[in-house]
Parts: sequence; structure tokens; C-alpha cells
Amino acid sequence: MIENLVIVESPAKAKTIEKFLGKGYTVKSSFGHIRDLEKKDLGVDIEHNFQPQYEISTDKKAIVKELKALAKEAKTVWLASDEDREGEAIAWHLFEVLKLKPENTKRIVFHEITKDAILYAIEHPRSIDKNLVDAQQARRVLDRLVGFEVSPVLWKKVKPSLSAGRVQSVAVKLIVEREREINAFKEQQYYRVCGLFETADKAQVKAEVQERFATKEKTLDYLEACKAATFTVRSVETKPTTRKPAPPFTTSTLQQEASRKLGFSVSQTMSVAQKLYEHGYITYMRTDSVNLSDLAIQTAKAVICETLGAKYSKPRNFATKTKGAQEAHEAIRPTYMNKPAIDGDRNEIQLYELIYKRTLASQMAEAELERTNVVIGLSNHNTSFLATGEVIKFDGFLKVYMESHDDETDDEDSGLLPALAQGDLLNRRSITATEQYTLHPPRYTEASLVKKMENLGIGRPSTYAPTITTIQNRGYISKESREGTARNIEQFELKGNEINSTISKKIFGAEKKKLFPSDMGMVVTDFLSEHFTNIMDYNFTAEAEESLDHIAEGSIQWQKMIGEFYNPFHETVESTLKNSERNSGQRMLGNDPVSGETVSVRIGRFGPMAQIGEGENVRYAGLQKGQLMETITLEEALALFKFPRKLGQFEDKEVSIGIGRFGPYIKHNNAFVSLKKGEDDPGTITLETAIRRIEEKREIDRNKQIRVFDSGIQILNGRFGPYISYNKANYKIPKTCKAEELTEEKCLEIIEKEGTKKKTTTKTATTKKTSTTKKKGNKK
DNA sequence: CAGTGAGCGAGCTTCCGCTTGACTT
Repeated sequence: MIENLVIVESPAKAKTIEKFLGKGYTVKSSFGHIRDLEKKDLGVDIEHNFQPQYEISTDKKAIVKELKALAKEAKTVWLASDEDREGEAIAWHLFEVLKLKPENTKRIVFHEITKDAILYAIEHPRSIDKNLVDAQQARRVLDRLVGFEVSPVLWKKVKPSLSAGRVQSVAVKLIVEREREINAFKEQQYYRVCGLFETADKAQVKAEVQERFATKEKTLDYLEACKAATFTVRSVETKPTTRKPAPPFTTSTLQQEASRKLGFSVSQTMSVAQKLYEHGYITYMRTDSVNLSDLAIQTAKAVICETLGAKYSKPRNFATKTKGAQEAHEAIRPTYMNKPAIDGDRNEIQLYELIYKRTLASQMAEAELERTNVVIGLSNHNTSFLATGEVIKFDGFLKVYMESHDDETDDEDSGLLPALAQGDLLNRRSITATEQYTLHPPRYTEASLVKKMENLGIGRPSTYAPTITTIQNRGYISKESREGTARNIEQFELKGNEINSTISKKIFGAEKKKLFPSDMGMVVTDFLSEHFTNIMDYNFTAEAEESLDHIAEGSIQWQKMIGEFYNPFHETVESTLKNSERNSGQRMLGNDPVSGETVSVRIGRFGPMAQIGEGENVRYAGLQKGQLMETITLEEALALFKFPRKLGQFEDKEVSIGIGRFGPYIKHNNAFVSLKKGEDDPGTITLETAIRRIEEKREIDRNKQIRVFDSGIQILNGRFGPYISYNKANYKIPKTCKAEELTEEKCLEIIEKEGTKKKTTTKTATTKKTSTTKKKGNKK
């Protein structure tokens, strides 16, 4: 017999709360939602007022059974899921599924896991807010209807297995639109002019001309003018400013800062944060709130006063401004503010330090700065130089933490300026004019996409990372790094009475871990934008949220809202299925100068491809990595048909050059060797070089083999250490075995064990395999 | 992984938000 059963969402939370409540309370976790719409079917009974068809999720069967048993013998059941829409729904599903009785069930909520907050909650129970639950049901049903009615349209009209949804489709659209802005961007050349001056007491001043010079001629004219000019300080203006610390972390801002400062991916940040949370080092990591508990504010204050002094302390609480924020939790902060460092692996230590400093800084005084602008005039020209200086009078929060920004440039040197006064004459040391190019809008990183989504109110803290993974898995977008190309940059330097010109190389267009749309992403975005304009609208979610708020207030019935959406929506689905063409994104590029036939690109069964002609003499070639159907030129498309290129014979077998999914390769005797990046060009590589590459590859392969058995079993040295290769499948070697000492029998044993394991575990891998074997079977 | 791009038809795919593990090539 137990006195009280308390059910929360997270097991880590359960542990903490159990400690606070002590004897008489059993605290359990539901591990999130326990029930959801039917997995297989639509799960919504359209005919009967959108009645949701719920089922207990397979991975929750065991926990539901356990909770049921405990609830039965408990005197009072406390439903303590989060205080937001989803949390309220979880409480309601628990109530329904566990068959709880109203007279001994109590609903409690708290925003922070502190003893006071929990005890207060226990003293102030309420009942389940059915209106809020209905808002959640509407949200759930809406997402299901959109996802499960639009995706099948894509299967029919574009390609099987594709997906569409309220959140993911808009996320892809953001990336597609950005790519198009970049393609449409017209870069402009200009010159930037900087000067180095000297005061009478030999102090140096760096300044920049406020104007951009559009041409080389104008730039050189200006430098000529500088030759004869005298330079005078026209004005000195000093203004005190302050800088405020950023609020403590939410999921989104943590992902952004961890990306900028630590180079973490969005999902990496979340898994490291999860570990910190499970260890009890930080508060909950999926939150949209910047709120801190009073306890946290008080302990931060104590820490700051003790270690840095009272003048550094300025306790504050921040207001959440994010659209659609639900604020069920606190901001992400250290559990104990008096713990500046933790034990853990490198990533955990770094992320904790980031969270610690950010939280502490948020409770610190503003930094006081003094910004100085000095205008330097020329005697013979009305364009002036501007020197800026920034002096920190009081560092305040900057002592521990400074937020980073996406568009940071490192060449901004606004440090200390020497004492200058109006009318001071300055000596010209040197003036340099450097060729520049305007930059296209930046591609999204994972983290900047999350920021954008949050601004639009699309997605939730628990879904940012999974959504980004999904749209990559579907092949709509990919995270890539590109090397960029070197370009000659001209620089003119005026020193004394001479102007010297130098040329230096600078890399342009380099991208690091940026999000690029694929052809499929673009075709699907266009298709959806054409037929489902309202869902693709950036305001769709925001407007839906407004309706959900009305449901939560009790002013509309949830089925009414869904009905108003569904009826016209379903008609669009039907008419699109009936009337729209299959969409392969085909684009005509022109005519082949040799045959005169048309050249086009489109998405084929195996991805984007180029095509010459139609009917009998049709020829195909796949597009290369980095090429987009939207931007490929006729010349680039024609070049794809030059492969495979025959080079000649080696060891009585033909050597040819081809271009595959992973770039250009050499084919010889059914073996494949990649060309060397940056050195070999597939269009011009000679037989001699190709043979050298083949021989290099053979040498590497020889070193790869640890042991080879007659049965075909091989022990190889791979990227992740030694492994067993047999019948084109790879097997992991258990840590207890030494690769060099493995016998053939032992290998077979491992293969058998791994083989049977695979069937039960990796679902995605097995389904993929069956689909490919099917295709092969069909061909024969 | 190194090429492919036909057509038929069965059977499958798919959403967003709550939670953790159990996966490792």
C-alpha cells in the first residue's frame, strides 16, 4: 500500500522530487506521452467529428502497466506533468488510461524544481484543465491531418516515401528561399580605404574612410589626393554607453551559442545537455523560458558578491519574448550556482562552463563603456576618415561572459585611441585601398535555422534537433562544407609619395557546415507552395496558435476549429491528386550542338539527372555533387556526357574515368579508385597518372588486410579500427578479442551472432535492404 | 558505391511533441 503516487514526465525529475517529498510519496515518471494517435492509419475519425483514435505507444506498454498497478493501491494520485499544453494532455491521458477516480486524483504544477515550489504545489492542487487538453488534441489532430494527407500526395506526384508537415516543410522552404536569394545575388566590387596616422607624440591612429569606392580609377584618384593632403582632426566625440548581459539560456540560444563557441551540432548540444541534466548538474534542457527561480537568483548573487565583489552583482529576472512560448520550465541553468566546474568528458565540461558563465553573467552589472568617434579631414577632399575607439570603464558582466553573433568579423579593431583634440594635425604613415566584394546573405547553419524557426514560432524546444535530422534524412537538405575558390585581390598602398600595388590571394565562397537544399528539396517546396499555399505560409503556425489559445480559453470548441481548417484543406488534397501533373522539376537547358537534340534536367528514379534527346536515342547522366538543376548551365550538363572516358590499357584491361556519386573515379578491372582531390582533373587526367593512382590504392589495400582466410572471411583495418568483412557485410569485433589472433572459427561465431542480432534491432537497415533486393529481383 | 532512368502491382512510406535509451558503422 502506498500513500501518494506522484507522476512526472522525466525520470531525473522524479528522483529529485522524491528527495524533496520524502516518506509517504512514491514519485514515478511517465517518460513523456504514453498514448498517441494510431500509428498506422489516419487515427482521426473524420466522419465522427474528428474523434481521435488513441493507442498506447508500444514503448510505453510496460510503464503504463506499472503505473496502473501503483495507482490502484495509492490513496492519492498526483498528476505532476508540466504546466503547458502537452503536459496537461499527458495528465489527461494518464487519468483516462490508468482509470483514475476524480475523488482521489489531483493535478499539480510547478515551474521550478525547488523544495518550496514542490511543497507549494502540493498544497494548491487543481483539476485537469480540459480546455487546455482540447487545445493539445487540436494541435495533434491538425498535425496528423496535414502530415498524413499531404505526404501521400507527394508519393503520387513526386516520389514515394517523401514527407510533408507543418514544421518540416516550412523549415525546408527557409533553406530553399535563402539559396535562391544567394543565386539571385549580384556581387559588387568596391574598394575599402584605411589609413594609419601618427600624432605629434608618435602615437598611432587607425581610421577608415566612410565611403566605398566603386572603381579602381576613383580609388587611385583618391589616393593621389591623399598624397598632397594634410590631415586634421575635425571632431572628437566621446559618448558613454552601457552593455547589458544576455538572458540565461533557452534550448534555442544554448544551441546557437554552443554552435558558435564550441562548434557543436544542434543534436550534439542536446545529448551533452541531457547528460548534464541526468547527472543533476543543470536544470531541464528543453525549455523556452528565460526565467530563473528566486533561489537561483539569490545563490548567484551570493557567488558574485563573494568572488567578484558586490559592485558586480545586479540580480534580475528576464521576460520571455518568444512567440508561442509555453514556459513550463526554468531557463537552462546550473543546479547549484556555487559549482563553477564539474567532472565529465571534454564536451560536458565545456558545455557546463558555457551554461555556468551565461547564467552568472545574467545576474551581473552592466558593462560601462566609452565610445569615441574621431573624424579626420583632408585639406583637399571632402571625404573624411573615421577612427573609433572603445574603452571599457567598468567590465561588469564582461568579466565572465560575452555572447557571440553569427556575423562577427574579426578585423574590427576598435581599441584604445590616443588622446586627440579638434584641430590636431596628424602625419600620414600609410593609406591602403583593398579590393572587396559584397557578400551574399549567409546560408543557414543548423543553429541559425533553429533561431529563425523560433522567431517564426515554428517547432518546439523538444523538436528543433529532430526536425533538422528529419529533413536531412528525407534528402531535402544537407549539411555541407565547401572549400571555396581563391581569387586575386588587389591592394594599393600609399607610403611617402609612392603608390605600390600588390596582389594577394583570398578565398571566397568557403562554407563550413552550412545547410544546402537538394533538388528534391526545391521541387517539393515549389510543389507544396503551389498547391498548399496556406500551410507553407510562414504565418500558418502563428495563426493556428491563436486559434489554439481560443480553445484553451474555452471560447471555441476544438472540433470546430479543425473542421474549419479541414474541409477546404481536404478539397485541395483531392483536387491536387486529380488535377496536378507529376512533378519531376524538369527544366529545358537548350540543344546539344552535336546532335541538335534537346538537353534537359529532371529528378529521375535515382536522383537528379541530365538527359539528351527523347525516345530511341535518349542518353542520361547523373548530376554531380554540388550541382543543382536550377542553376546548372547547358555547358555543364553537356560535360557530364563526356564520361566514362576511355584512357587506354593497363595489364590488358581497360582504364576509364567515370563520375559517380562520390566524385570522379578510375575504373580498371572492375576495381574503382578515386581521383585525388585538387590534383587530378577528370577531363584531362592521363593514363600514366591513372596507373599511378591504381598502384597507390593497391598498396593501401595491402596494408588494410590483417588476415585473409580461404573461406573469403577477411579481417581488415578500417576507419573505426579492425573489423571482419564477409560476403560484402561487415561485422564488429568484440572488445574482448584481439584482431590479429582471431581464428576462422571464432570469426564465423562472431558473424553468426551479429547476423542474428541485426534482424531484431536495426529496423531501418533491414527495411532498406529488402527494398533494394526487391528492385533487383524485379529487374530480372 | 561506381550505374541506373520501362511498366505492372502489392505493400510500404508519412506528421509533431513529450520522454529515454539502444543503437554504432
